[in-house]
Amino acid sequence: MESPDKPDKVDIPKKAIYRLSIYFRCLQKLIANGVSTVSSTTLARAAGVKPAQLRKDLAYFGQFGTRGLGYPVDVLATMIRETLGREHLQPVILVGAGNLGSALLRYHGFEKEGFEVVAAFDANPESTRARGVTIPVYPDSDLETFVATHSVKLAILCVPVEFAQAVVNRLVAAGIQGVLNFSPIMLEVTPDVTVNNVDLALELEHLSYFIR
Amino acid sequence: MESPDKPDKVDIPKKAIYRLSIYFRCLQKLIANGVSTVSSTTLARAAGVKPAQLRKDLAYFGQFGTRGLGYPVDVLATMIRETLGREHLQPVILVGAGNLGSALLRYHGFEKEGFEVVAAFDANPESTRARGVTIPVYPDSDLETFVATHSVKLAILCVPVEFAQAVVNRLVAAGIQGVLNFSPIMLEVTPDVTVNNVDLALELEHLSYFIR
DNA sequence: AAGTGTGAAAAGTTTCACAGCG
DNA sequence: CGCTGTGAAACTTTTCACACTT
Repeated sequence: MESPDKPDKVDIPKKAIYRLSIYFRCLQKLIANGVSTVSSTTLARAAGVKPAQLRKDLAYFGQFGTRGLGYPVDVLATMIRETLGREHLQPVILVGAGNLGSALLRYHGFEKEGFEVVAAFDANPESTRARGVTIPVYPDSDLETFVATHSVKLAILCVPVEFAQAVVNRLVAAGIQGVLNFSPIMLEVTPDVTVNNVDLALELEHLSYFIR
Repeated sequence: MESPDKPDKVDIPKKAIYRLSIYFRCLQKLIANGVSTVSSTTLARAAGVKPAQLRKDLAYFGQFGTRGLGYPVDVLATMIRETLGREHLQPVILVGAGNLGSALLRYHGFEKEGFEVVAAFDANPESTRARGVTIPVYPDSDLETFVATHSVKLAILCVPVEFAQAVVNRLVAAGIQGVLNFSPIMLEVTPDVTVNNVDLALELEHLSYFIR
């Protein structure tokens, strides 16, 4: 179960990585407000976590704070940006421009956070062209060539569940390293590829348990 | 940190509840295929978990299996449906029909899984009416009355981040008990309300860390 | 023989509490 | 004195391994 090839950034809890993104957002807000120093207590409250957890999370990556004072906002923001690999604009492709896929294409929430959805692919590209989608939609046979020539590493997968595994296999073969999967299925990929599942119906169902 | 008012279904890991939904999907597929019995090994593989975990998860709710044989598919499906409170169609409202909100309204993925999006609310209902949305969109001032008269308990929240906390306060006051929140903010709610965050940009950012 | 149910061990994560620095 | 950095404790969740049932 080891990955001897990957010089693993080990020992860092996966959940801490998620929280890093949250901290980053809070820091951007602080920067916008001209705040230059922040204590773990303040930043933790903004992020919705406990101060000790914030300090521990940051400590995984080095020492950034000044005792008695707090953290310099800019240093922390830079550290997180570098850690998350967000120094440069990341190109992303979207595969499957059906209901949800084309919905996400019209929604430009990814762009706002520094990701560029550079192209979409669909078995039937014409069907979406009409409906107000401005990002180019190509036939899905062009996928491999595009990924290779544009060295895209991230893909958003919105194809119907029955095609999801087949499509992800093609994506992985083409060189995609991270997949944001909206299909309700556990995709099987090689260990060097990361899959993140977003299952909207499942989230609702989960809520359903907690209401009485 | 206790909630003495809530006769808590305690001791059951939250993550186990998520997995219950996954198991349920797999069971539905088995039912469709006419399979009547399934072993923990088989079902676990379909769900992408380890057999021992599946057995432990099911054991939180009772004993359903027959040793040497496996689990009866129908009994298990019924148990999960009841546990998740999915015996009846759940009405859901969507608040904030902007880019993402109207995208989700056109996407009918929730309906397929047994949730009915009965209405949407927006500060500017007309703007969405045009764009192929069939679910009725009302002015957001009608929210309280609608929730009360239709006894809706679940809401999907897609308003811009700066309004999210204010809107969720209104929702909670109106009687909403579960919120699927798409705004990148940690909402503060009373402990009897459950909030589930879906943060699409954060998921992409998280992937970004794992690609080299 | 096949496969569940489960206590106990292991692994992973969060919280505490306090020493130590500025 | 205030606030970070961190080892150790507490807690949660997963995995193991095997007794037990059909």
